[in-house]
Amino acid sequence: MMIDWSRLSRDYPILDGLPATLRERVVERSVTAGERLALQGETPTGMYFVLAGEVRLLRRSSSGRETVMQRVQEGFVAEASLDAPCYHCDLIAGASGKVLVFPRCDFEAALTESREFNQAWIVHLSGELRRARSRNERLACPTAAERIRHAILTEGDGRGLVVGSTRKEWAAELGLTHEALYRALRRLRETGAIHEDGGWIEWLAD
Amino acid sequence: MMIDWSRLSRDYPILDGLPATLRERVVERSVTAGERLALQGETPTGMYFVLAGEVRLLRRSSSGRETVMQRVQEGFVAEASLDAPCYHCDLIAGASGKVLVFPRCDFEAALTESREFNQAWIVHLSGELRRARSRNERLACPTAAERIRHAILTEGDGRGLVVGSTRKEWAAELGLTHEALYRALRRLRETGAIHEDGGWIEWLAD
DNA sequence: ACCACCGAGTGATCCAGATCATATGAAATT
DNA sequence: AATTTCATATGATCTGGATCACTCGGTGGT
Repeated sequence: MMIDWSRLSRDYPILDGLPATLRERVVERSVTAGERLALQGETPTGMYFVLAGEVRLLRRSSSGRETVMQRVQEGFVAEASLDAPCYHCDLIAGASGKVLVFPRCDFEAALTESREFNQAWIVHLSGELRRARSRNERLACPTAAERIRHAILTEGDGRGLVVGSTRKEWAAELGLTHEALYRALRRLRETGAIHEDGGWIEWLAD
Repeated sequence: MMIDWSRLSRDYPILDGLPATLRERVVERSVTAGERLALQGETPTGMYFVLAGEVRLLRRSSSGRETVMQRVQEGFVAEASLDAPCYHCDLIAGASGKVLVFPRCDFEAALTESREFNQAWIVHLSGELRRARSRNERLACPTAAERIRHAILTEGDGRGLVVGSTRKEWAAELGLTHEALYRALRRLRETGAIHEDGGWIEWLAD
């Protein structure tokens, strides 16, 4: 089955600059919910690009805690693994779908050979870094309401955002229990600070 | 005054691959504690490398909260600003010292011209991204003790770490009030979970 | 069609951390 | 030398979130 590069290039500028040599080496793969693409400690052999479904980058600490470090419905996952001798996290499919797998050595070769691709990758990494730092800021907020406000205002378009996951998963991402999230959302709704409509949440007051 | 490139290259591999053209354009600058190197919203004009003292990347939210996103005693600060139209954070000197300023356009040019430097920059960005994600994980820990444990085990060498800042600043970095940190540290000390010796903190029990 | 599972949502209780207050000693400023 | 400032440290109190417990409704599997 052929990969629709024209659509992908349109939606993902970074794939537009993909060298032809790398494009030839990529393989499409189906993943089923719960499937483990990679485990903590393994040597990365490829770079994954999620086309459909969901892939999560999650870390299991020795104390048993599980933290989702990244959750991707479309785009690259575990970008920083490229320069790591082994995965620091597990790569788990959260929902069935499709991924592109770029062989690691070909990906690295493409980065050294193509200026354009290289540039695009730096921009991509920088963006991810900003996003991760933004999430740090969010998690440093002491109250649930502040974390919710931060999420709405810094993700999304400034007015509101579409939460692309279940409330329960969103709660974990915000470093809250689901109960705390439900209650905080209700309080904010009742005081008129937010407006909820399905997955869409808008920040009104301040 | 001349810059001691041989020492810098030894200590910072990334500077080793620095193209000569960029090396010629860099300027050394003294900063005094509290000095603002850049403010949120400004267009980045240079990339900063801290030689001595401390520079902080901090974000002021509209609610008045201040969060330190990055704290650098030696190394690059605000790496992700290179690909941003404007700073998302302030750059403030936390302690007097010296910084190298690489003019933005020259830095960008060097990245496109030098493969070696480019590669090193990608490695650097990936490392920062992993560090930021690790901090995400830490801040998602619900208790002070768990955050402390995480910090000790993931920063530092695995047994312990040297906290390179005041307790108060460390508390903020851990998303805690300083009171909560002092109390948690005392509890851990009294139960024999950690051993403190000045700036050195070691994790003993589990 | 049935059952098991899971997310949504709420109540009750408890505890950890935020907040406020205050003391002390060291360092920086005058 | 005197004064201000700030980090360290601890106590008292309060509150927000964790935890436990439960209901309800949808959905996927058998």
